[in-house]
Amino acid sequence: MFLEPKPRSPLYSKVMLRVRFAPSPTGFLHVGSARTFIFNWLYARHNGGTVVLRLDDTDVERNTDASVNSIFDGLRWLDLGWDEEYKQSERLALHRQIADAIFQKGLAYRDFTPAHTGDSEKSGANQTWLFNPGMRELSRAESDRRAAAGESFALRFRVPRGTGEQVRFTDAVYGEQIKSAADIEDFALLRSDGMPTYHLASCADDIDLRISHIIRGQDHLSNTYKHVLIFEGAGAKPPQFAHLPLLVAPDGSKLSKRRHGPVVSVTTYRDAGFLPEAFINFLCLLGWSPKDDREKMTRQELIDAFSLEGINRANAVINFKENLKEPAATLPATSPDETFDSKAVWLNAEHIRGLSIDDLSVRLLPIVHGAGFPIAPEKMHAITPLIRERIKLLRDVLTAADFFFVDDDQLPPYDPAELIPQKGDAAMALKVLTRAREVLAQTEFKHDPLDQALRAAAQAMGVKAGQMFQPIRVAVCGRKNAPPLFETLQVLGREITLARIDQAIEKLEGCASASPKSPLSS
RNA sequence: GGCGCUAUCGUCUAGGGGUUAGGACGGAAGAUUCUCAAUCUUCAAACCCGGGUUCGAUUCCCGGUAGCGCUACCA
Repeated sequence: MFLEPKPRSPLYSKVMLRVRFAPSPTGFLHVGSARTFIFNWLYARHNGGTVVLRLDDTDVERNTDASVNSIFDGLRWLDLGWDEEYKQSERLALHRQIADAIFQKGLAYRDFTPAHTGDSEKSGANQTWLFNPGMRELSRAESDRRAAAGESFALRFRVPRGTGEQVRFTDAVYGEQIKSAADIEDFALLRSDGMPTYHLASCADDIDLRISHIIRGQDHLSNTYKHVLIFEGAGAKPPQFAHLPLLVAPDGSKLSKRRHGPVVSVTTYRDAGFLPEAFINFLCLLGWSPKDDREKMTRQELIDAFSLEGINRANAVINFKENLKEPAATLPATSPDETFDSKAVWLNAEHIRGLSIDDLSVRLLPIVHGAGFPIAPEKMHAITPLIRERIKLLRDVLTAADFFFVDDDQLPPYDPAELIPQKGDAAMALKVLTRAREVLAQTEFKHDPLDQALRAAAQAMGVKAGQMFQPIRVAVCGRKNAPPLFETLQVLGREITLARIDQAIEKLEGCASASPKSPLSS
């Protein structure tokens, strides 16, 4: 409809398109990683490919189970699924095998220089570092002798040093990329404890898993030259690369749990009441565009529209407010809409409005139950249409429909002055409520009869309809801003309505005796 | 420091040698309504700077600036 269907040649379907999402379990699943996963997933689904999930857990020092759980929690919530799953730590033999193959070809060498502590970035990073002196030139015999003697070493890639030597690849997003080999250092393949580095493990697995397209964050763009070297060194054809612009904080800095707090964690969005489809929709619009003016898109529309050509090259700001830094645990309690990017919230509201009553009420129920209100599904179903256009996040149900959940006498306290209608006074409020009580005692609790009876009563008393409705609204809802009155009364039922009007009348009488002056008595 | 990537309203973006530079969120004002919300209308708001190419650059090229990334036996 919006885009021409993608032509599929018979040949095309034979191409094994395989993408991978390879998070390292060293922190929580953050929004940037989620977006990378989503883009990979969309690309695969658009083209009929396979999605591989691979835990890049070679950094034993920093891996945590909590992180693994966070990643799976977040991915499961997204509800997109994946086709194959691997753990990098279980594939060490493969990594070493490929490292050895590269070494045997003479494309890597042992570096016996003791590991230097990475902390001293000052001294080292200011100079152009290419390789540790002496190690590159070590003869194979000498190298073997020292290794056999038990000397520990790192294995380094022997980056070509011929003049004019270049490494190149074509990025699907950033285009032709060329770098002089003279600017690439002899990076490590194996650490001195024999463990593979990220570069080696990642490429070895990509080769073995036959990954055809690597779609990942732009922070890897410069690393890609090394990866091309590894692929070629291992005798494999490098896959197609596509680097994604980074998601950054409002101040332009990279997203960090420490600096920006829970707003960067995917589960925060889940807990705040985002719909996964809305969250996905939002993330897709950061750094990618369907090139038409669509904003709200369903999962299927995203699949149909997605292409690497639509990806932007500049970093995208995720415009959250940096107001909630410390307490991750208390966030849902405070959870102001204003914490999140306004477009994310708006999109969520759009998606909520697009849900059927059945669907929305089923999603709302656990939240209401979780807050300690044992509401029956049928009742939730009746309440849902009254709040569907009034909530932006699912959790808003707790504030938007609170008066439906509590018992008749458990309404949160409100100021009796709220009961006084526009251009009226306490006496009018009292009069109106008293009359309303009589009318409501004998009117059928359905929208139309309630509407007619209350309007008629207002007219008979010579007050405006609004002056009659407002006191009733405050009496039953406990506040001025609430869903439409008649629908609300219908769901609440006669018993609770009358009880709450009685309570309101009591409040008013209490006030009247306290302040005897009532200027308007008519 | 070295190498690289990027630059359109506050934010996400469309566009592209000649346009009133389009849309969306957010903001402001108004309409509607029993309040709120939703909806509708209107308004404010942008091509980083300097050169060049050109009849004409926001668009192409170069430089500057700024931001970001990489520069680890982290990923």
